[in-house]
Amino acid sequence: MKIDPNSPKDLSAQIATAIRDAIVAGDLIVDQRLPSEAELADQFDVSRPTVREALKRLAAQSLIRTQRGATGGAFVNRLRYEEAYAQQVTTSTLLLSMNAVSFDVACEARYALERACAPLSAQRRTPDQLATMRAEIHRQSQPDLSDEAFCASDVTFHRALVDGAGNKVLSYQLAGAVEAMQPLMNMITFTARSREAIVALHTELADALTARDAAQTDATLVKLESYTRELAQSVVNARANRDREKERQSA
Amino acid sequence: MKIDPNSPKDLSAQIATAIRDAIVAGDLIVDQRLPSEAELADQFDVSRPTVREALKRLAAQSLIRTQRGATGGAFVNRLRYEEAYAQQVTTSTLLLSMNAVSFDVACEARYALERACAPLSAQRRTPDQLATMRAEIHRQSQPDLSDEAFCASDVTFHRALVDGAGNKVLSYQLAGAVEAMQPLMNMITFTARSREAIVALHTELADALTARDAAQTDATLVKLESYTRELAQSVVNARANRDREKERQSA
DNA sequence: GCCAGATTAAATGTCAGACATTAATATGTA
DNA sequence: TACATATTAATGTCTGACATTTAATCTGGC
Repeated sequence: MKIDPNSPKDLSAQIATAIRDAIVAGDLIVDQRLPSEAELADQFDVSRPTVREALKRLAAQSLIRTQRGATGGAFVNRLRYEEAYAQQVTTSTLLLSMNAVSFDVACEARYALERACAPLSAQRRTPDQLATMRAEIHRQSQPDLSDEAFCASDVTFHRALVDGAGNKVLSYQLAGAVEAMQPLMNMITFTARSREAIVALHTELADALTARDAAQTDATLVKLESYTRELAQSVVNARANRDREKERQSA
Repeated sequence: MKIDPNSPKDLSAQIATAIRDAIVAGDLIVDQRLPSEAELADQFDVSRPTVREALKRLAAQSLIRTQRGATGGAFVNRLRYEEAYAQQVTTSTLLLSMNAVSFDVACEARYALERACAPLSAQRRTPDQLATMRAEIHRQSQPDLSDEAFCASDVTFHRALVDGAGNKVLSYQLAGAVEAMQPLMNMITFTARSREAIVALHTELADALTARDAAQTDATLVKLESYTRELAQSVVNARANRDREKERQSA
């Protein structure tokens, strides 16, 4: 592993890339200990702070973990689903919020993905997952539930649906997408009168999955998508009307 | 933004989290300049190297970018699709390679996702995207193509299919999943005799998309999935036979 | 007055060395 | 043997300095 001191890039970035490549290529395997910071500094011919900056970069991506003490050091980290999932949610959330992604585009993507695992869910959903869905539907029916709690419950419900496919890779990909959309969804589900309809559609989904009816599950997801988009549209319209009203008053 | 010096966590991790939260919450907006390292060190009551480690963590996630010189500093970065995509590929690739994900599970997830955008692709694919697919099919037919180049072409082909859906969010999610599977796919497509069948199925896909035939596109994807899984199975069997043979010889 | 070049200032990038803290291990004693 | 203590090797943190980059500013000549 070599770095170029004359490159325009930071030394710490180069070192981080070199180590990351070694991990991806399998030259460094899970739980293997990296050389100590002092040794790495020697090897790359840089100072210890520079090495540390590189290691922090890798730690930020959960590629390594560090341990203090006599037998401590930096170890190649086994990337777990939860860590990867948390990172994906952060990244996706920021991606959506920073790029003026329209609600329609995000919504379409979300339901396309969710429909992708509907057939598998209809086949494989466990009683546990059905119970989770029923419990969340019940919670969503409580009139005194706060908007935030309703949205969180919505995420849990759809997460159970996705997990029903019994495919961890699918769950990982989908859960990130669904959760990343929550901030956008919040803007529209914060209209209390829509809850009743959503609960009805969720019940329809749970029923379809209980009956292992893939076609019905898919059809209900389509209904849920179009209802969500209608709601969003009405929120946009209401906002536009309000703005027009204000303008008239100020004129 | 405050940090706790007595927390078991690193100071740099705490500072990174505090700043990340501020970005996610929208307290720091895109292109806004953060205080200089010296000022941050003062604010958080830590030394400059500690602040730098925190900033490197954020830089590793593309949340900030730094610029040297008089008007330089750390700026909140607009997360672009390419950056988010690159990170997702790295994360997903490592997740698959480090968690003993079976080929079947990964394959199922991949094709479930790809089928999710097939109907949209059939509707919206552009002539450009069709041309890309035809060009890749042509490349894949060249007998002297290296295995690596064939796999890369395969990724480009499926990427075009996914992009055909005309939904950037969907492309972002899917492209990561498809590319992350490449190392696993490589193991099986490195059997030259399978190329002909794959090219035929790719042609069928391109034809179906040209005809805007969603059902046919889906059906062909199903065929491609089962063919891929058959191939994988045969590779596994061949390997088992070879191992048995070796064992018999050594016994 | 205006432009080109030199100067300056402010920021990040890097280095060296020191001390603090942690945790496993070795050691010594009841 | 069991427990308390010392050792040690690693990361975590601090201080202070210098190098480098870049934009803004100043200066001199036309």
